[in-house]
Amino acid sequence: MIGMRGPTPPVNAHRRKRLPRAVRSEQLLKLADRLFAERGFHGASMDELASRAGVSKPVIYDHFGSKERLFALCVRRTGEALAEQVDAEVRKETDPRTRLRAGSIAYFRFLQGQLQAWAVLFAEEEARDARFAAEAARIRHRQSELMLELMAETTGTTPSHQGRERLEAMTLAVAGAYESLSLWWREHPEVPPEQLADWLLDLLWPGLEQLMTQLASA
Amino acid sequence: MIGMRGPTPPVNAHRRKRLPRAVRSEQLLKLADRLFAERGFHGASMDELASRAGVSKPVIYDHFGSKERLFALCVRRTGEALAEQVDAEVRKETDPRTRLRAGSIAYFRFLQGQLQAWAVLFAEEEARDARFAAEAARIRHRQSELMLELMAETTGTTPSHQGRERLEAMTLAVAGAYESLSLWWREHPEVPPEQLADWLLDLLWPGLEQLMTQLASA
Amino acid sequence: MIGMRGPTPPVNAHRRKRLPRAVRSEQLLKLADRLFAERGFHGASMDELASRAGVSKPVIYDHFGSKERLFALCVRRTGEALAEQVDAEVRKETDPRTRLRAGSIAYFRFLQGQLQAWAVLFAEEEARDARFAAEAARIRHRQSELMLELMAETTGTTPSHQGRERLEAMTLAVAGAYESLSLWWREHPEVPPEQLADWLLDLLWPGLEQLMTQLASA
Amino acid sequence: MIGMRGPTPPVNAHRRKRLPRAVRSEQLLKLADRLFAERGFHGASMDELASRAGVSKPVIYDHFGSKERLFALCVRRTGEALAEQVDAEVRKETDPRTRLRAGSIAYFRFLQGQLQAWAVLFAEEEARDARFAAEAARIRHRQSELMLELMAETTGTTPSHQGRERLEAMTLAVAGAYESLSLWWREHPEVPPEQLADWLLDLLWPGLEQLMTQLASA
DNA sequence: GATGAATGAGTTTTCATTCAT
DNA sequence: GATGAATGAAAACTCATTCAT
Repeated sequence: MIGMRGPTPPVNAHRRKRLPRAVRSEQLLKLADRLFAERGFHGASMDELASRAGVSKPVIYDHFGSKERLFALCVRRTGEALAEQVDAEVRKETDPRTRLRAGSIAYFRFLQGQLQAWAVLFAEEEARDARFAAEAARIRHRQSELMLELMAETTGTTPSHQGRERLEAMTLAVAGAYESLSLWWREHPEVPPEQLADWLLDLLWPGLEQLMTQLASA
Repeated sequence: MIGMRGPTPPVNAHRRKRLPRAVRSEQLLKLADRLFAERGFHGASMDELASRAGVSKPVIYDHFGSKERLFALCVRRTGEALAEQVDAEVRKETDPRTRLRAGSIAYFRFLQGQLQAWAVLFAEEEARDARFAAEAARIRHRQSELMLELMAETTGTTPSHQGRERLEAMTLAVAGAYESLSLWWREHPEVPPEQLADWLLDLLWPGLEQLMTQLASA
Repeated sequence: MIGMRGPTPPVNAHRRKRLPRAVRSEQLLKLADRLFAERGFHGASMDELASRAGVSKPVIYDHFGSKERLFALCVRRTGEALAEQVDAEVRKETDPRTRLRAGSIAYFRFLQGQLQAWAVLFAEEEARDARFAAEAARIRHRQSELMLELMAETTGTTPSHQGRERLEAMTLAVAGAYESLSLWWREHPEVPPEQLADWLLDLLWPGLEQLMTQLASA
Repeated sequence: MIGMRGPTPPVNAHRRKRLPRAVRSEQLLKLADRLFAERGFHGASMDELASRAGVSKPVIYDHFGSKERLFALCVRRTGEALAEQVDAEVRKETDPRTRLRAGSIAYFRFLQGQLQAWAVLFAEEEARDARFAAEAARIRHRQSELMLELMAETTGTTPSHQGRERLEAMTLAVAGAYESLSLWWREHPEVPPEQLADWLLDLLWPGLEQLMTQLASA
């Protein structure tokens, strides 16, 4: 008789809302996005998420299994949304420089619209936890690959093995420049996305163009 | 067999030296640097630091007051060492491009020599905790300022207010490119610092040079 | 990919049969037997049982009321099946020693055929939870009573009160020997039931026979 | 600043007792013995142990690492104490039957003196958790080995391989008889240890003696 | 000047059980 | 007659931090 966990009849039965699973999932993901953005992975607690969502913790665990998986999901979702948006805009153009510009604008517009998620991605929070590393790297690499692809399309060549290594390094460096500029942007929100894009293009395009030429002829 | 952390008979009890305060501080800071680098801020525990140092925790608290302050100290120290080294090398040159190259090489050499500390600075770990943000930003800004200074010296002009804003943004973007490339480097340690420096110069110099010209004439 | 227990579209939704209550009960009991045997009382979860049975948890609660009652039912059923089988074989014989031998063989054969249930009965798992004690004792006592009965039949006498106490203790001891040997058997499954029976008879019969004589004459 | 764990100055500073590590360990072990005996492994909570001991949980974790290890320690300690006591008494005698009797009495006396611990060993509680299996088996096997040893000494022979297998099985069966009788004893505490020992000897000795003869001559 | 012993407050996670549909 | 959604309670374990010696 000892140690039985008792029935514990629900107390606030009056305000319990029953949402369809998918809807609840979506709601939780959005709230989690925001919470992680605010507090970082370690600072965020499942308790707080539950209370913000107005549900009990088991609901969350039923949906996502663990804090870590929830976090990974948030990050991946955001990363993918970003990539899609950038990709879509890029595909609309043909001229290399114009494409990069379009992509850049899309990038900053996305951040603008998703302030919270943005933080999750690569803000100053502990977003770069070991567990997050994989996802963060995914995103950066995705951007990097997108650029590589564009370059290949543009130059119509595939770089040599050696050139490939350099190219990878450079595109990652470029991705880093974008991230870092994003952080600066947070404190200068009055600057429009187009401005940021143009600045970066002026900074990076000369070098990139030359790089493409070099590698194409190599 | 019974105790978890053992009856704690300090292993080197026989040779436990009563170190002068400054020496002990230095020893602790070095160990902390390493520990944070290995485990990240959250992963590192004061218990482990104490045991690695062979002292009891109160000693650490006596020296640094709190984990957070200890962490901040570590980060700041490393950042300053980096800046100093870069600065020193830069000052040896006069030609702008050569200066940037010298600074870049110094930067990567520093990282190479301080693998651990490097991680503390901006690696994939949770180094970017909210609490760390300030320090991380400090470092980036310091780099950025160094660049601004160089540019000013080089062009012999002070940019307009507007130009100043853009310049700041750009130098931060550049700093981001360096950081990001550093992460890539971790997986390609065979690439020599000079190579990295040259790659980055090829990528960034054209844009930077143009930028300087523009702003100088503005 | 999102949900932990999936959107729970019952896999065999197409063929979910509305089973008559008794059939469903039986099905659930069998699955529960197996589950408890595999995981022990604490390790088994109602969730898993429900999912193995392809029904929702309320169905189970409707049938059995609580985990505890379900467990008790499982144990009792197995215990009764065992007793019946042993009893049946014993009744086929007349000579005391032969009867014991027949019962013993039946006992081990039952275990052999019900590996899972056996574990539920008195294996090394947590089967002996406080809540289980009653049932476990029931089984042991049932065996013990069976033996007492046999002895009475055999000697044709009813022992004195004092003798009765001793007899009870002894038959329980014997039951313990059987259980313990069963555990050993798990690691030596190649030994046939008859062998086990003979070994035990050689060990116990001399003492038992003498005991019967003593008590009969007392 | 968010998420700091704050100092939390001790509240009941007035009644905090500081015990030397070894003393605290011993105290905790004793309380744990009792608690596990009362509630079983699953039923016992570290919280309750802590509150019974008048310390906070971290103290316990500092000493034993985990609930499981604490449990294992309790069980092993008790098992070893039992074995020692039995062994000591046995060694005082030379005649085989007398030795067994002496050991049996020691066995029941130990149980009598350690009611709590006894339950931990093999009572009806969930003592036979998978995690406990190893320890329980250890104890039973230790008893079994002790018997084997005695028999070898007595008969002056080493049984054949085949005989060895049978012997092992039989000694385990005997151990089971002891355990089971112990449980019965709980409800008949008025019966003296000597009585129990004599009953068991009458039951088992004839078979055991014969077994020894057989195996010795084999 | 340093230590061993201790603590309060949280954290993630799991489960039996039940309501609303 | 059955289900999906939800819950309250608690359990094990960790950590930065500090007092008493």
